[in-house]
Amino acid sequence: MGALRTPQETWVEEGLRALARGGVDAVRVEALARTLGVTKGGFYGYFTDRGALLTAMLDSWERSSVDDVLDRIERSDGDVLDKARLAGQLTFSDDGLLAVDLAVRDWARRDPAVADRLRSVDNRRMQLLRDAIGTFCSDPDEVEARSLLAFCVAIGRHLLAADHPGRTRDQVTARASALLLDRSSGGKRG
Amino acid sequence: MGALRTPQETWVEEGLRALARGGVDAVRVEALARTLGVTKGGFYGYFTDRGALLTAMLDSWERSSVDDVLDRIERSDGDVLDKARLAGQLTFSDDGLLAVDLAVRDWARRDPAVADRLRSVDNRRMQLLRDAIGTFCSDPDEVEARSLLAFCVAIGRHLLAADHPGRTRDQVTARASALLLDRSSGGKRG
DNA sequence: GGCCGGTTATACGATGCCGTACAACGAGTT
DNA sequence: AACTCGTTGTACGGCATCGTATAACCGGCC
Repeated sequence: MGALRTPQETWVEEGLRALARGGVDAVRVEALARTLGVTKGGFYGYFTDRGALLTAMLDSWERSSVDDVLDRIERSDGDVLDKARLAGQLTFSDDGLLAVDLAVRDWARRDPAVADRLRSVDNRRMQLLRDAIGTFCSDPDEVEARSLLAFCVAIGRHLLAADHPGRTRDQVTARASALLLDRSSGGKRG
Repeated sequence: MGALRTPQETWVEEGLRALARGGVDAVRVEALARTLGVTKGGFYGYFTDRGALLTAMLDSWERSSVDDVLDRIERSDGDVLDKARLAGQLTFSDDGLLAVDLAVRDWARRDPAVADRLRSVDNRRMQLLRDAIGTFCSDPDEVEARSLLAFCVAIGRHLLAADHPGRTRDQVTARASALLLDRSSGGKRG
């Protein structure tokens, strides 16, 4: 039998790159083929159509941005707070993962199926935050509010276009994280 | 002289609706014409090309989402904090404005020109928050951090897909706002 | 009524994309 | 060396869009 020259994963990876760069609408079969240096000839051997590629891309994204991260978290040592911080770093520091995440988030606003998948992903991430913040804050409503805030900065810091005169965005974010995640910064103790 | 049947603003408005619904890539001349019940015949009398429409849309957006809002703020009474809250409501409660805002934000990630315009808009909004938070918090770094957090929830609450068991997103957001904007919730007093 | 000028419809060529059909290829097998 | 069968290239028809050119239209004016 003939060799498998450009396997399914290659299409998925390139698809995710295109998604990150230009949103869902930039994921075009023929365009991907061009950047891969092939024609779309083989594509329809793996995928019934463009939609099938998009689903495969979501599968791959969910695996690498949640499952893989959770695995690494579990094998790390440190308290729950450290784990939450590590999770944030792992999923929102990698430029590739971050860009895909933002693109998926935008995509989800227009596609209910994508919204569902994102919801399950976000729920798992949110639980990490609740566990972490719950260690030093006993009011469940405040835990929820702080978790929401933490999640919103994690994403929002990359969407906000405002400047911080005399400071870097990272500095401001660090201070914001401290307000939310440090035992010393308020919140009823548990 | 002949009457002006579908004026420039009509194209811009419909363009913004398309932007809100499907992102920049959904703003197509012929598609807009169809939903307007005309052909693209007249379009190229007002705009040199699709790009010109996009710029006109940004102009209109900047006016209605910042200038108009700031005007209404100035004419309102209440302290600086009330004004900031009102600004948030005005720009992020209207479904139309909100959807356009999110779409522009995504668009800005790929188009430097759009990013520049968004930056000037976000800077003006951010200053409202600084002024408000500065009334009860004297540490400039913390003012900046809280302002960032407030801005991030304002946007992020519409991007997060997570659930809040036993609560609504609005309830959690309200609690989060209280954490950030109430004098009583920490922060060095000014 | 008939002209005028701006607005709009229609028609066009070009481009890019989708999904299909089929032929060419080539690695492994016999 | 010939065969096989999955992988790939090529070609096709269809569709949507862009921007242009040109003709039809129509309200206002003489």
